[in-house]
Amino acid sequence: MPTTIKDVAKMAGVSPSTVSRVIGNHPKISQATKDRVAEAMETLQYRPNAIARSLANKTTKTLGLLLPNSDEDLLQNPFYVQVMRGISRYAQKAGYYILYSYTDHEEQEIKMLDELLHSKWVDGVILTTIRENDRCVEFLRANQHHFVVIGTPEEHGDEILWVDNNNINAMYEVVASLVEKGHKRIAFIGGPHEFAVTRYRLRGYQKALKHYGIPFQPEWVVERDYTEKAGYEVAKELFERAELDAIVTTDDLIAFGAQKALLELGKNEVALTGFNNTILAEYKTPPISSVDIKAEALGYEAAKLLITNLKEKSDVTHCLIDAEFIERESSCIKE
Amino acid sequence: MPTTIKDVAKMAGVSPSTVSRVIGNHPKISQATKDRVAEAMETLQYRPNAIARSLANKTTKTLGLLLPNSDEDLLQNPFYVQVMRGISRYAQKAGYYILYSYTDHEEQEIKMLDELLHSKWVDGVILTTIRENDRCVEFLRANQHHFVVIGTPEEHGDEILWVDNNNINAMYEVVASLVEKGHKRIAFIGGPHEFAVTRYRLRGYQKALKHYGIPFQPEWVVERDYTEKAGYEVAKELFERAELDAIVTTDDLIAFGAQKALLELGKNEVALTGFNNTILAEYKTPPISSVDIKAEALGYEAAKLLITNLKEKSDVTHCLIDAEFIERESSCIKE
DNA sequence: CACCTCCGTGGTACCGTTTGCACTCATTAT
DNA sequence: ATAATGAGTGCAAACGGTACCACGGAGGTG
Repeated sequence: MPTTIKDVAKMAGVSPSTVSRVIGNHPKISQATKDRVAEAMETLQYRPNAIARSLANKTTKTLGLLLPNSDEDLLQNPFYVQVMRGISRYAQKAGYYILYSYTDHEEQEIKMLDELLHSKWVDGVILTTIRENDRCVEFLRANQHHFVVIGTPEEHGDEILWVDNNNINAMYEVVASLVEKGHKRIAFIGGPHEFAVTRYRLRGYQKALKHYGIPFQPEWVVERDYTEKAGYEVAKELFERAELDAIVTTDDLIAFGAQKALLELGKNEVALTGFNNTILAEYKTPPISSVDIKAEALGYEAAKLLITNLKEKSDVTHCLIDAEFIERESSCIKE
Repeated sequence: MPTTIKDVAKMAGVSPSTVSRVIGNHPKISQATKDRVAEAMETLQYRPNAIARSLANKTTKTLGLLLPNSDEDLLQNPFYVQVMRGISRYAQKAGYYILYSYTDHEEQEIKMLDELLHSKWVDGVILTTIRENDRCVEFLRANQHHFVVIGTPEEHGDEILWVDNNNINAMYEVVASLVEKGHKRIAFIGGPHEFAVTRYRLRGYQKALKHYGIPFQPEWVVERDYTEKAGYEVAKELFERAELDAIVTTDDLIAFGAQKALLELGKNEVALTGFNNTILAEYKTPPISSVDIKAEALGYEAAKLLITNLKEKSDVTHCLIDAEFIERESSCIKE
């Protein structure tokens, strides 16, 4: 029923092979036949069958995208939507399709990967989260599959493809901006230490202090949970121990808690910054400065990196994307 | 290199056809050979090649999903993410894959559909928005493709598959709740009339008034834009004309504007409700009552409806999903 | 005991494209 | 004029499955 390459061939008076060559614009085809075939394709409304093509060249021009199913991630700002948009943008440009799937846990994730890759549905996959000693990564490497990770895989460094937000630079910028405004006694509230982002952001904090010659005070650094409650409690604890100029945090949620604590303590001259630029940050009183992660760029670059490496082994294996520090009232001098 | 059906056949000492039959668990296969084949598949770690299978039976077990690229939609709550989750949940259960693509405008959308259906051979598509006289719908119908729409396609009524939020019921509930609390002079602020949601929500409003025997006042109904500004202006205009008990709106953004107007006018006894249950609604002062649309259920049911109809023509062609009215301070009696 | 049925299986022709190999026919070198 | 070259194209065999058709043999029937 659908028009095939044979129909086109018949109409143009050539063999199917020739039509195929025209499509793949093979060099050695005369302009005359090229035109005849093109015309036939046009009038027959021919569309190559991607499935048949995939079978023949063992490549699907399709990428798999694994998304985490956790509720926290879902509610949190439109991070994943933006990532997906970015991926879609590049993929479309490169003629690739994207197949997505939500998974609940590692086991299901591996099952999905196995299915996707071995049943030959996808040429490569994009992972949007990564744990320590991630079994998915192990699985993918063991089976020599192509993949890219959004996030920094600490164990495998240069051996696998990844793109990430430049957390060190971002937090550096935040702290630098505070110092430039005259703050010196700056505390750091982070999430759990096992999360890579916490560690990287801490490094950015330390780097900035060092650069400005401000001594690092270990007792001003507390790593707890990624929750509002933790932010509130830690902020209160910090002020029992010392007087501070400013507090930087590794997440808006933590900052929200800290803001509440500052309000209760009447410390409205203390500067405060969040991270991830949640919608709510802008609507707090005062609005909280935050770091806007370029999620769409992350997706775009991830797709680009993977697709590039699919075509030919490239020597660029990762990509750091700069975030933007959005300054709001919470980190500006109060009168 | 990869193990094929032939390898399995050889190992089990049967023909490829038999292996194929075992996979598709064809009825007329003896238990003995079934076991032998199963064992061979297990030891060879055999995974059927989905591409080859698709080529042979002209079905890909894959659905296409078209997402709008507009920024407004992106910023607005996690609606689409939830829809995607729901789709993924059902699709996984039914053994289907989902290809997604963002599109900017109708033209690109049609191009994508054409590609997806004619080239990539997806078995059906899910549309997440629908316009009046939607050309995509026309295209799909003209080419006899399977598809489902999220939203109500007014022109084609029963002829096409769709799922939608039950807007009439939802707004009915909102108004009913207000009336039960003693409100009688209830105004309605909506978005543009050409949006189906506006009209449906208006109908719910009217239905509730009628049910409670409250006369409908056309001058208390204003339809303008889906913006905060519009909400603000319309609310002010309404109060120049009449004293009101309550305002219902068709969107949180409108409600935010109206809330600002009420504050300025000092009308804090007037009840106010939003729609779509944006994250911000909860954080306004006072928190704004809103209608929580079950986006994940929409996605789930859309996938279900489409896949069901792919297998065999069913007579259920659409599905209305009830939303949940979340009451907050803004619509409760103020002391 | 010959015949029909039906179960379980193998043979084979596809599904729509790609691609290495071979062939034809001009063109150029000798 | 003849051989060598090479551009342009056709043939046929894959790619990995599926499914129709046919066939051998076991069991039942008259």
